[in-house]
Amino acid sequence: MRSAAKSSAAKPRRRATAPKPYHHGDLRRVLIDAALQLVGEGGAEAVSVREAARRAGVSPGAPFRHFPSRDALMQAVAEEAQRRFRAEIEAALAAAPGDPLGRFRCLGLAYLRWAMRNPTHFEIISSRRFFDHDRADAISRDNAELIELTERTLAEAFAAGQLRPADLKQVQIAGRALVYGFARMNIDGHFPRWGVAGPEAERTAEAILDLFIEGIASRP
Amino acid sequence: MRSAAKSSAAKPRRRATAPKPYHHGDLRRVLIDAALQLVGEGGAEAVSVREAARRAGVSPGAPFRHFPSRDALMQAVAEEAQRRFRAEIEAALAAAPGDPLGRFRCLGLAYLRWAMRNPTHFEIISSRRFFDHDRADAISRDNAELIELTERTLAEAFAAGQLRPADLKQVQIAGRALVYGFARMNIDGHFPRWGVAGPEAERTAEAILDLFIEGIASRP
DNA sequence: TGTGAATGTAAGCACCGATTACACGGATTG
DNA sequence: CAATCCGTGTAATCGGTGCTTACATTCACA
Repeated sequence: MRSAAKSSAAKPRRRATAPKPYHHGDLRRVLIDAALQLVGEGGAEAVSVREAARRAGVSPGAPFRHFPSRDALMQAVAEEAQRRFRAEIEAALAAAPGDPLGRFRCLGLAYLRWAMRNPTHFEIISSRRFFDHDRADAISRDNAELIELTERTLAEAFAAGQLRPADLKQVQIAGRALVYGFARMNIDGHFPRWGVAGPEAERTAEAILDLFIEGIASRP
Repeated sequence: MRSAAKSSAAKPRRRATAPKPYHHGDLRRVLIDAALQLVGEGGAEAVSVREAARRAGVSPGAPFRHFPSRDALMQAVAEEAQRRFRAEIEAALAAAPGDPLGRFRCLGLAYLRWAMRNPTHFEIISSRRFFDHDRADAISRDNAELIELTERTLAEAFAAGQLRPADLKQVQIAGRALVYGFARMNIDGHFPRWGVAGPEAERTAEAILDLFIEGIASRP
């Protein structure tokens, strides 16, 4: 089951002379990457500290020098995923100027697309189940900035007369629930007809986003 | 191959006393209830076969006479939860006649309320992660009937001229995504201001549902 | 250059899911 | 009534997991 593939030999190494440096170059980074890969392969449940250590070519106890617990590792993984998520959305939004409502649409589309193309990564940044509830952390911070971005865009759209009168806070929550729900349903297997990703899924995602936008837009 | 019945039997243990019945009355039922309780206490991850057996007052191996694996137990638990979910929604809908769009609103409200008041139960019926993907099972069947109910109600509303022209299939998916997303965000801790349940949460749920309905309703 | 701190190793604990061999006892049947 | 069979529970055990502790090695800085 476990294909050892003993001759990995592809490990990034700084030191050419030493065949096997006792100290790993950047074990923390490598562990996060291995865990990210595990998440991508089998979901969050598939991540085990031992397996991450195995892939990093290191003993089972080594990761605990960098992460006090499995949850801490998962949290670091989620922070990395959230960072990528936010970066991609902001990039999409920056590359798509235009009227505020159109920008809102781009925002939603980028959200949906990333979630559908990175389902397991979306899953771990979605659920707070994996983390200590005490720490709001970088995840909530990143998330808060995304929410703020959404609210700003909506406010601009309203100021431009593109929205019908409504409580913008509620519009923001409803929009968030819509895209979150669609992404999550997709991941959770509620649309058996298509896979988690694929043209039909993305077309439907676009359609329901447009339906929502038509619902909140001011009409002639 | 079965039973050598080798020696002269000679029962190693006499039946000195029978303080409690060897055979549990209905272990399967009791195990499902114990697991449901565990889900209610600490989420789906908190369910272990051993703990369920412990609470049923039975040895760690006993549950495997009724469920071939932990997943099978979880599936039975999810089926029970889904049964209750569907029953409550249908009851709420039956008790609330009126115009089709109003019935649609009742449907959504019952969905949201149940999800917010039984968050961990909603969680296990939401994610297909716990089950064999092969089996569509009673869960999908119940879910399909709920979807059908939604579609029927929407079609009635459209026939009554209460909806603006739109693809009803997309409206149904969007509506489902909205309530699913709100319920899931609530459970997943995206609304730190209020708890998973509570008056403010239910008020907000009602508000975004109304926002959505206004968006799809025909306007004068 | 020597030394302490950082980092990885090895061994082991408790818990878990799952399997297997066996013990019990109620229901069936002659 | 009595023998038996099989559904059901027990006990022991296996491999895997998170996590801790004691120890070994190497790096970085005085």
